[in-house]
Amino acid sequence: MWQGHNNILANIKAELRNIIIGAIDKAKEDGSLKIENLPDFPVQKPDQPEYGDLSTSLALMLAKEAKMAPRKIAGTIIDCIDDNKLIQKIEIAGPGFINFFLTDDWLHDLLKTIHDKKEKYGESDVAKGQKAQVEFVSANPVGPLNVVSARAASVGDSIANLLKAIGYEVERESYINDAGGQVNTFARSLEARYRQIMGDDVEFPEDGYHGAYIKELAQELIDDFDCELHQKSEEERLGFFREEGLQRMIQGQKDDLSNFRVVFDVWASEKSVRDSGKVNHVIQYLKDNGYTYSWEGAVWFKSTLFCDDRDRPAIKSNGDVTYIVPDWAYHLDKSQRGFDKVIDLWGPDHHGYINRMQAGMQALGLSPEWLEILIVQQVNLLSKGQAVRMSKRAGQFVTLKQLVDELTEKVGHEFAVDVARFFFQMRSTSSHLDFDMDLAIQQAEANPVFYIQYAHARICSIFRQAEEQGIDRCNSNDVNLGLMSTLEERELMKKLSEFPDTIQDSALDREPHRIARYLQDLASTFHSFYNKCRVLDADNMDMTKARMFLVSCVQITLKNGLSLLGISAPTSM
RNA sequence: GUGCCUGUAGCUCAGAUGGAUAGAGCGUUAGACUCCGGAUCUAAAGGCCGUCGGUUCGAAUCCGACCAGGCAUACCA
Repeated sequence: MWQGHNNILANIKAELRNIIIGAIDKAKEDGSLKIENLPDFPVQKPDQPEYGDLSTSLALMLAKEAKMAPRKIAGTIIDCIDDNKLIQKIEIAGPGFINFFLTDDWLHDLLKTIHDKKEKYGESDVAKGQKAQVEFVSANPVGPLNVVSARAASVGDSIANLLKAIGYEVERESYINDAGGQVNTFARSLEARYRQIMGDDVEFPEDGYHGAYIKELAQELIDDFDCELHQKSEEERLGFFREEGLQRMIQGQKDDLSNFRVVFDVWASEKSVRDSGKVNHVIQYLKDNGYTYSWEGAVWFKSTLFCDDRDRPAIKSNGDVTYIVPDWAYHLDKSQRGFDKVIDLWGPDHHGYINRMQAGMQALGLSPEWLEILIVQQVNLLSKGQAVRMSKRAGQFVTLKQLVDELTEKVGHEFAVDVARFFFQMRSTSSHLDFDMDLAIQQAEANPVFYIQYAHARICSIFRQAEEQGIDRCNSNDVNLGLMSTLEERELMKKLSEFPDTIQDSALDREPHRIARYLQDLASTFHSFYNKCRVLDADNMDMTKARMFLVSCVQITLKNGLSLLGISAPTSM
């Protein structure tokens, strides 16, 4: 089974399921229930505490086959359940739900487990021994990273964290599109700005990159390489701008990302893929296997043989390969590096390329499941309520750096990154996102991340107070957890128990926003508890110790969850 | 035209495998602790879950057809 031994909730569900199956068998034997086979039935947390700790709709599912009323089936099942230490009380409710009220032992086991596991609480070994790679923020290096990349960076980094938490060995990689026509356009744009700064009356190329950053970069290069630039021919200079300019843009992207707490293990380069001969190898392989044909001066790949709705050009009529070919070569290289699973995060504008990518992978002999391509949905740029078409060419965009800088002015650098990352990770990756810089800054202080962080800081504060009063933290042997029986205390413990499942679901579905959601829930449950139950009470040291134990488990879980999202857990705010 | 994403409270969004009275934040209204941090808590108001069919004991969830918004759409990357 995939439940780790530290997933108490999963264990308790499995145990309850076995008890129910045992009861069904017994009912079948004595003839009180007539069914052939047992369907896969849910054992889940009901949405109201008064419906118990766990619940099943099994009786409803069996009604048809057993030809009995669901409530009657429920009664039959309950009659066949032997006394056991797990269950305190069972009720039949509504149309035939069986609601289980459990004794609190499992909640106490849970707290001890959290306390033991500390920063490992929530992790599992579902994917133990497997290697995964996450490729994200694969942007053109001809401009600074924008807010679209900021979203991708947040999401990709967290997906990598989540995969690691379920046992994968994970590598983060970014692919630089430092080859192809755009790179020449970039160089020509720099050259034009260079000459303009030098006083030449040259026109800026219409298809060039109009953003102000090109002008700044040209000036920077003039400052650093003035004399050398003069001596070069125009052709030499273009080559220089291409090399040096790209290097600086790429370095800028790396700096922006590391400021955003996103660090890649590998930066792969399209140019080196092209230079390596792997591209020719791929073309040759496709030709040799009869996957290509010539038509109208171009070489076409028969992607319709696989999963595409039309064939795709692989070599243009001018002799250059289309951009997909180095991408195939690049992914073939990934497979040779021994990854069991490769996940690519793409923007929605590349959606149409998924099929031809996968078709190529299949032609190259890779299984369709090996490469998983996720679309991180679009970010619509808004300015003063009006949609702005983002365009690198036109210089119309908001950069990652701008976002972090402006948030830093408002809330400081540490919180700026927290606010931005949470902002992007609150929503599912499939939802379209309207981004308004002014609004984002204005609402920075209202960001829900502070609600979560406040819960953590509050707990830290309790422990500071305790220390001042000379109350020690204690281990599980000296504490009577059974003292905690109020609704708020039990709800808080139950919420803590959901963390491992949340990580697993979130990781397997590649949806980090569920962690964000969970943390808001947990913080909310904690704040309610805090307002109802006083932790430090000099007149009741046993209760104080029990609640301190609980609260430290909340602290651990909050911190682990925030860390998955790349967000800090401040001890004070 | 075709493919994909989206449509849930005034706004921004959650609702895995179908389950009980569809949730949260913001906003609105009314309240709370002379005591652990008020960046908190409690409560109220607010809904044809885009529309119409289908499957099911049961549908926001699955299927089909529509409607609306967005993105992509054969040799840019």
